[in-house]
Amino acid sequence: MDSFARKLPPAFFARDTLAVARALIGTYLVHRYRGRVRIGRIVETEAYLGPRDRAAHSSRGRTARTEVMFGQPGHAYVYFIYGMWHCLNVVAARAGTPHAVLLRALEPVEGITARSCGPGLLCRAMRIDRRFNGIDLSGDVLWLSPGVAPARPVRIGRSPRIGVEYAGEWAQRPWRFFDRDSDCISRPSN
DNA sequence: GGCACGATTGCT
DNA sequence: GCAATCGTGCCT
Repeated sequence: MDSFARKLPPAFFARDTLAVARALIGTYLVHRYRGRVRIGRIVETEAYLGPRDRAAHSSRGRTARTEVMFGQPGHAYVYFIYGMWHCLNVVAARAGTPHAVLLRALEPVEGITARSCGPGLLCRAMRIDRRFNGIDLSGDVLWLSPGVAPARPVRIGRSPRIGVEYAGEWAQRPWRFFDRDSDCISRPSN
């Protein structure tokens, strides 16, 4: 646990969103709640670059739901989908630019007892729901950590994003990033 | 107030 | 291939 107490600094998120999505691969998501600690290693992400990117929720403008994406980088955007799943995003870039990075898969490290590969399963395994929407991800409940130095360099793969065919030309952008050596990514295409 | 649909998942 | 299940955005 001590290895995961360090947090990614605000500057990590306040830069180009594709760089953030790529750099998040190999970092750790930590949730501490009532003495319980759940930790997962991030192995799959997707960048959403609204409002221009038609696959991004923020492409429809500033609404109650998308409000946090227009705010501070490093905060959580959590939404509810298909009547049963939550998805966790990290707000990136700068305030006023509604970009976010969807966390799609985690390798279990500590305290995770359910499958965590896939954005919905990730939230269920980490016990994340809309109560976390808008929180600062460098706080003391849910945070991102650089963890320990990797034994070997992370090999990054890229592909188009999953499930956004409706977004036309934007669906083809290779804005999905994953750890090529992980067997825990949510779908093949690597 | 009504309605179509979704950054998913698991079962057929 | 498709059902489950409901918040959101958009229309009336």
